[in-house]
Order: sequence, then structure tokens, then C-alpha cells
Amino acid sequence: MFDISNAEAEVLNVLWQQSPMSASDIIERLNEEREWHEKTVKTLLNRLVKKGAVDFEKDKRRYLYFPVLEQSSYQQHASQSLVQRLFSGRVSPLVAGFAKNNNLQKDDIESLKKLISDWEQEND
Amino acid sequence: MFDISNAEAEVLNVLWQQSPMSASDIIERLNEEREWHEKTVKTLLNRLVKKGAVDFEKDKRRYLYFPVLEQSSYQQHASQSLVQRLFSGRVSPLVAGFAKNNNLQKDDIESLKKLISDWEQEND
DNA sequence: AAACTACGATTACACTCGTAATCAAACAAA
DNA sequence: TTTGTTTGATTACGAGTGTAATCGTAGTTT
Repeated sequence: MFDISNAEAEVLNVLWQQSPMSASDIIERLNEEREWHEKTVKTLLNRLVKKGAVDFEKDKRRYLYFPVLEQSSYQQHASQSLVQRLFSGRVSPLVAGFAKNNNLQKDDIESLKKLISDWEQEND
Repeated sequence: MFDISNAEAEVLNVLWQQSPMSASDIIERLNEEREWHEKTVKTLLNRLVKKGAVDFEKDKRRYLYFPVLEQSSYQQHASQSLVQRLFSGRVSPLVAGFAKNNNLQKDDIESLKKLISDWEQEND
């Protein structure tokens, strides 16, 4: 698959929340959080299009951008490969790290419990 | 913190398993798995030293390298930041992705169950 | 119509990364 | 002692990244 850089991923994040969007809207949205020059965002959009992760349709002079790469695919791919590199593919040590550092919330726990019972329903 | 590239992380992985090690031993060990030119590994070691992630002591002509950055810190930092970027900091959606893709093993489930009960012991 | 503006396209540029090759110095061998 | 070899240091070099500036052109304003 194509590689998405961190900066590019932030742009994609906006498009995953809402699309299609014009460049200027994307820029405005991004700058609620960060501080990016208009030109910078345009470059990132261009690169994403070139990589095939984003496409657009013309609305006369403007382009309306939308994601081609699905968020879930990206999440899946990225987390898979991180867990592979860091923990030889096992996800539980990652969760253990979060637990140790007190980065688990009550509803994380609830979700995990549900995941587990679903899994056991299916696989046991 | 300093950024560790993927290639650099592979070298660190070797040192985390065993240290200190001479460059040539590291190279040999790495080449059980991958195919890296000697010069390449030397470069990576140099960069790691420059970044402060690795240090060495001299054994006459050779250097004996050892990690300064701890594996757990690195794991913690990297997984934290990935989960932040991809899932707004929540770890359970990541695990959900693994579950959906059938990337959970029975002992992952066991570990998770234990984590959860420990967490509940402490936090409830 | 001339000047200005808003957009996307193209170009820029320093820095990191992967992947080495070359350099210099210290030993080892002949 | 001259020659090779081993080892770290320095240099190389194209691709990717973060961060823009400039160019060309289609609209907009005066």
C-alpha cells in the first residue's frame, strides 16, 4: 500500500470526518487545531491525490476533495504494523502498557470486556 | 524525545535482547533475519549514538554498544502516539480492529482478561 | 480592458532515511 | 618495514517529508 506521512494523515483525518470538502474549508478546519500555511495544506492534498489516497471532483474552479483510502483500512494497516514491529504481533502487551501507565478509562474496560465475550462466543 | 526510524529500531531490538555487543556481532545477528550490508548497520549504529539512544564503551579497537533508550519507554512512547493519532487516544478501538481481523489468539484473550481484572481490582 | 485575486500546478529547499562507498588510522601479516 | 585488513568516521545520494514560495490561468473588480 502507499505510505501516508503524519502530516498527510492529519489532512485525511479531516476528510474522514466530512467530505467532500474544498481546499479552503479543509484549511480552515485544520487551523482550528494546528497552524498550517495554506500552501502547505495544498501541497499535502496534492501528494495525497498523487498517492491515490484522495481524489476530487471539480466544482468549476475549485476542487472538492474526498478520501479514497478508507479510515478503517488505514487504521488497520498502521496498527497492525506497529504491533508487529513493537510487540511481535501480540496486541495484549500494548494494552498492558496502557494499563500500567493509567491510560485506560472505565469505558475502555467495558469495550474490552465486550470484545472478549464476543470473541469467546465465536471462537470457543 | 528523539525519533527512531524503523531501520534504527531493528538495530535497537538486537541490543535490547543482548548487550553490550560489538558491531560485527550485531551485524551477524541482524543478518540471521534480514540482509543488510555491514556499512549500513554501522551507519545506523552511528545515528543511534548521535541521537543518544545508544552508547558504547571502547574495547581497544572495537566499540561495545549498548542501549540507553529503554525498550519499554520506546514501546510506550510509540504505541501511545499511534493510538493518539489513530484513535484519539482510546486503545479499545485498536483492539477491536484486531478482533475483527481475527488477529487475536487465545492467550491474547487470556492476558486481556487478566489485565482487566487487575485493573478493576485497583480502580473500582 | 486592466489590474487584481483565488486556485491548482510546479518548483524549492533543508532535513531525514535507507543504503552504502570512501577515508583514515590502528593492527596484523609477510 | 611495507602491505593488507579491520574498524569507526565521514561523505554520498536519491526518495520522502515538512514547510512553503512562485507560476500560470481563470474569474472578479474597477
